[in-house]
Amino acid sequence: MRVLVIEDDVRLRADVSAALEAAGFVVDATGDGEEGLHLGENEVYAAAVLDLGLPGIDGLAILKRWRVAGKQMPVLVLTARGLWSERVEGIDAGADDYLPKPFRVEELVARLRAIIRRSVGHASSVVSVGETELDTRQMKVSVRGVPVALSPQEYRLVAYLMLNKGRVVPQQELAEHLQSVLFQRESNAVEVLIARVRRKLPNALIDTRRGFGYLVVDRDNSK
Amino acid sequence: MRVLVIEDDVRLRADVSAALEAAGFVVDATGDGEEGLHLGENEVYAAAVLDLGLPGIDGLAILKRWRVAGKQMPVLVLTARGLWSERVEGIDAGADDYLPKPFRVEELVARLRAIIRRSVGHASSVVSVGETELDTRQMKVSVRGVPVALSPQEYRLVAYLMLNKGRVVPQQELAEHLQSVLFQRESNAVEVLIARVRRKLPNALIDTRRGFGYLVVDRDNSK
DNA sequence: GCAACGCTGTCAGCGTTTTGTAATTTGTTT
DNA sequence: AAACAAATTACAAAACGCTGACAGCGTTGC
Repeated sequence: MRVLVIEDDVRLRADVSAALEAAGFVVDATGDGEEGLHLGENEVYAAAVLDLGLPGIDGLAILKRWRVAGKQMPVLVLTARGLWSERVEGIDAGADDYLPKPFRVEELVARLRAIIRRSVGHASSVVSVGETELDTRQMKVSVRGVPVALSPQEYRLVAYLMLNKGRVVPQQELAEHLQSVLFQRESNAVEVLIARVRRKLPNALIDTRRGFGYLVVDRDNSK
Repeated sequence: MRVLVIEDDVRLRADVSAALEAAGFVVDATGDGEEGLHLGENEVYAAAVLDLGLPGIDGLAILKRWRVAGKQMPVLVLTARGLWSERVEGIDAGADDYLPKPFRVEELVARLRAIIRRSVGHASSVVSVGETELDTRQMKVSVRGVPVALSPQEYRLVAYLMLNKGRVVPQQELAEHLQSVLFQRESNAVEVLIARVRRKLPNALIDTRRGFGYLVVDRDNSK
């Protein structure tokens, strides 16, 4: 996990870097605001520690420019004084947390961990098979980037199969997961559903294993 | 936006609740740790405010049990003055931020907003989707820079959806984050609200996922 | 105090979409 | 060829979401 530290005080920078490295982070540290700005814009970090009291350049300006540049990484801001207004300003500028000086490095580490933990967990939830893509967050299925309109049942079917790609799913199991009142009696509802889905999606997507169930082939190539 | 407040001091609890309600939140407040624990485990909140100095039960224990139960909502911990160790402990236990007493309620509100934003993946207080812009700090929604007059309920709806952009929000969840009375029974209040909002904002903003809920599409363009 | 107004939830009607069933066809296995 | 599984088609009932009208309620202004 790589983190960026921008802090002009040599001593403090060394302490912080040491603590972070001890905590298992890979640290890039600089005392120069310009350099820090540049690094944050062009490199990829899991998080950044930013001192507001930099000589020459305003720390908040750095933060804002990162955000404008589309950088999303969480930023922990270090404030010199306990100025309430400054803190709120920082948070509104896009800081994820701030820490008033003086502080204990253990606390900095704990806080940094906290904001990193927050920033992940928003991993994109997409599963793709061939040209078909499933986004569970948006509950959307698209082929070659073109969204496909699916009914609720159809979506559930596709989602379940794709999330279980590479495995043969028995009809019975499918029916059960479509949480309808249909899964008890003898019915061809699932078959009908499969047909409807195939009409809307690439036929090759869903494979029939006669006598066993259905299968979405997992020939996922990288990406 | 529904939040949970656990604080045994009656006066403080009242103040905090009032401030949060003034800020547009729907507040569940309790002074009883057990009840708070239970609420946090079983209800859905956008965030929680948790006092560590509770009589009877340890606040950190509550937090840990929430995390064990898989609850992800951001938690703002209130600590007695100057107990650093306590703070670090709290953060390691899964707190997202802490606020030392005494504090100004304005700061509590600002911090709570910050951790909520962070928890849904946005750093700044402004969220924009297409031509529509939401400023949670000013509680203002504007289209192409032109402010749109929304009723409180309408604002809450838009805010919640936009803060959760890119994710399908079930009607049920939506109702729970709006206001008390309506989320109990079978009602089409949410649908009515949606219609009213659509009349005031670009129709394309809110997408209906029939059978599942509503969605604000996250086709994030720069910014 | 009274009238006007805005907010919010309920309700009923409407049009559309969805969905299971049944009937029929296609395809595969033995 | 018979037997069976699966695919397809057509259909009608049910589910769902949208809308306009309306009533209760609290607030504001005169």
